[in-house]
Amino acid sequence: MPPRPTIRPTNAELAILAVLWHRGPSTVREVHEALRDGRAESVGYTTILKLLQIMTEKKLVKRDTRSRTHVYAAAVSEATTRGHLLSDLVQRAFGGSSLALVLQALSSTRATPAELEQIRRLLDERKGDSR
Amino acid sequence: MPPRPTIRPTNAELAILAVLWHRGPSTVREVHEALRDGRAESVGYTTILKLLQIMTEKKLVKRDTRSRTHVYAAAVSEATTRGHLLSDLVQRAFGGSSLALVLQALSSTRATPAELEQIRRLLDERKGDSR
DNA sequence: TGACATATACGAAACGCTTCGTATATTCGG
DNA sequence: CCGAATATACGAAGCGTTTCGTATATGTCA
Repeated sequence: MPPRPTIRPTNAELAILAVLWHRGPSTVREVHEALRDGRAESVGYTTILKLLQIMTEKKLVKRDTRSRTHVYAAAVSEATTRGHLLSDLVQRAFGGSSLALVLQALSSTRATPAELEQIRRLLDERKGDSR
Repeated sequence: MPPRPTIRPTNAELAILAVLWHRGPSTVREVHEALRDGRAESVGYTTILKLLQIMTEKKLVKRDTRSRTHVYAAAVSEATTRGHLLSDLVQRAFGGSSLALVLQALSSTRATPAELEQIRRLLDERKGDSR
């Protein structure tokens, strides 16, 4: 089967996916309330519903319709989604060079020593794999 | 003076900026031809013109109208633009954690040993700065 | 000079995203 | 059983992006 075209959720979709990743399968109401918490301005209930319906068509989420109140679950993982968004940005703005992106991210970020150490550890792991 | 709102060029705008960053100040025709090279499908001349006009309004480019044939130059640097796009993505998809982005980029990328070494060097430089 | 090439300006269509109002169906409390 | 509450479905407006057609001005050359 052909691999799915690049997963590139829009802004609103990402916000919803974040909720689903964090909470697990949720109803429209639950997503709506989760998004309302914190934000002063939030969108209407039917907006979330509509978005989830569209996301179902796009296969970004799966819908369980067994009960009247449908339950939605993320159909794409956080890691692969982040990977797709990242490689998309690499293509669009970094001339295809992931290295350039990493360097830019490192140089414009305020990382704590602990974080830098964590990166260093990852680097060590990858030291040997040529693949 | 208040800092400009986040610079977040669209796709087409980025392609044009890439040309201006690479070529330096250019006419519409030059940008158009630069974009045509390589790509099988390309857009019309007036499309580029229109985009450059819009980009002028947005202050993404500066326009020199002294001669009849206007000359456009990037008004935003490649580095700061990349920085803005990056921090935007960090906010939208990585919960605000640049570290998470870097880790993801490192783990899903095929970096050569030389590249890994380059990253390591940058890490060393940043080792000491508490700022 | 007159016709042609080349410039910019501008309006508007097409598309995707986001938002919401409204219609309709179902459940539940009394 | 009936009305209020709660669900989903759906159409459509508003906005930004991208695309182009067409109008108009200007320069060029035979």
